[in-house]
Amino acid sequence: MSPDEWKRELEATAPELARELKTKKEPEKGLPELPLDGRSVVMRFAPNPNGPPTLGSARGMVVNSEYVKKYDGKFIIRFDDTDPQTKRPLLEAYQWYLEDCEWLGAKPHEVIIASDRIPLYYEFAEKLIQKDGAYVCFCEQEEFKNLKDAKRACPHREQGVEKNIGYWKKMLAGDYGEHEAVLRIKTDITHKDPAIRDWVAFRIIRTPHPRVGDKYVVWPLLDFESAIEDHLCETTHIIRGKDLRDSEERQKYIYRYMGWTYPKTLHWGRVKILEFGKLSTSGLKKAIAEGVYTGWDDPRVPTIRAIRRRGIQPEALRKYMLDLGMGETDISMSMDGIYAENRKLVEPMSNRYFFVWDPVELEIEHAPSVVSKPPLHPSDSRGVREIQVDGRVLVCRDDVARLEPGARLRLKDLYNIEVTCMEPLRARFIGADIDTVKREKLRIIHWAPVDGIAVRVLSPDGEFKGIGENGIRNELHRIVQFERFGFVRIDSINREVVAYFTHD
RNA sequence: GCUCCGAUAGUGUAGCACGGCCAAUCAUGCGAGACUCUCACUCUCGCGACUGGGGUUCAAAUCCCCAUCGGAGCACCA
Repeated sequence: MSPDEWKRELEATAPELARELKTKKEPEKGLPELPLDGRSVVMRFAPNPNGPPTLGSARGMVVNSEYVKKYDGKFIIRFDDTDPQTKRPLLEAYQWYLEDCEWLGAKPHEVIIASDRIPLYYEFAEKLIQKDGAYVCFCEQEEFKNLKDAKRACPHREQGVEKNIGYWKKMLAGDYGEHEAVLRIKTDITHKDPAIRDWVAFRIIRTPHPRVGDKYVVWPLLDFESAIEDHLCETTHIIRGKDLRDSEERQKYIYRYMGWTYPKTLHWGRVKILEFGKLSTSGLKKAIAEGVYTGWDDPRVPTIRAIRRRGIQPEALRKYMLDLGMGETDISMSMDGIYAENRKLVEPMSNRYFFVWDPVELEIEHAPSVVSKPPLHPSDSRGVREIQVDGRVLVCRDDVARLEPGARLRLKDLYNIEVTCMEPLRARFIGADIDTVKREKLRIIHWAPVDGIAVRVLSPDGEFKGIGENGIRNELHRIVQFERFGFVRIDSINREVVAYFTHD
């Protein structure tokens, strides 16, 4: 039977089903629904504050907080700062995370700092030992790995609850050095996935913690701390990178010992940003220390602080992050998408100005003394700029390169000229009417007054130096468009204007 | 080596749980044009994808198997 015949057959026997065939399934908008179990939604974003939030962090902030908004739940930011050594927290970063969250419209309802709650973790560790769900292990790393790979238990695994309690107390008392003892969670030493077998919950670190100093020498690892916190906070849904997929399986052993219910989990893939390549937090830290970048908000760096300084609007970033969805595939995203969103937001609000980079002076013979009055915005009538011109202006070297003697062109919003000499650059005035421009299809270039203000634009691709019109002085901290150049955010105005490039 | 996962246009995404509405959605990108005293914005038109091979079925992007490619974990990092 052909599909057509099949349809006719269905039409005859069950017309209501045939109708259903014709109605289009409407596509779901926005984030996919979360599986709910009647409890009110609690989600958390759990960064390690060992550097400022990056574009990658933005995804965690936006998506978690968006879900919480959607279900009217609770959003927690939790600082997983339990490693004073390898991933040492940066004291300022705690505040940076909070600032960037707020800026992104992802203000948390609660802030939890793991390093404040170490004694709490100790309590649960002891409970687990009592339940024979954890043991103190004295094996060397190599030694344990070999046993684990062979699915064999180490000698400490069955030493008994009493001994474990004793050893644990000694650990806490500081009786052991680093690497001498760890607390392991008893899972299944023959588990088919080697990543699950008797993992470490606590280790000894003598390096002082930036926040709490040398108060503790026994520090939990992520899986332990996270497992306990997610239960205490009544987290209902966890979104984590797929690199942490095994965490769920590991942590579930604790949940089983304690009789708790594990939150629902979702995973997403890695995000690579084309324009920034592979810049790790530690790599950036090093480059900044070496002076390659000026700081964590250098326009060449993929931190939220940096793109914020460049004038990216939080709504643009939010929308883009939401559009990325919840896929488990690795993503290589391009800043183009963010720029496109941003351009729509910024275009209507940005005043226009002339900025001439790499300027060349142009003298115009027989030019009248005039005041040019270009509009502040091309379509939205909000007034004009006023620029006095007396026969001399600055133009871009790029534009000059395309000229030759005899070339006729329009100086935008000023008048028409004909080039008479290239070096030095001279032209003669040939009128001011715009009709000539349209009729002859003259090239239109922008210009700047010779007494304009010095402008330096910092962009991901380097620096542009030139002269801009003086009206730019009124735009501190605002986003403007430099015509035929792009959008910039005016960062500071002193002897010169410093602008951060947003996008073109 | 052992364990997982994923694959739709250049990029991102919808569709896949329940096979026909899909010669496959939307956005961005790219190309052509209109508008414009900016290379911005807006508008019109166009380009461009179901990784491959088998199987099940009247019917497969959707279900099954194999292959390929990509990613992750097996840390006293997060």
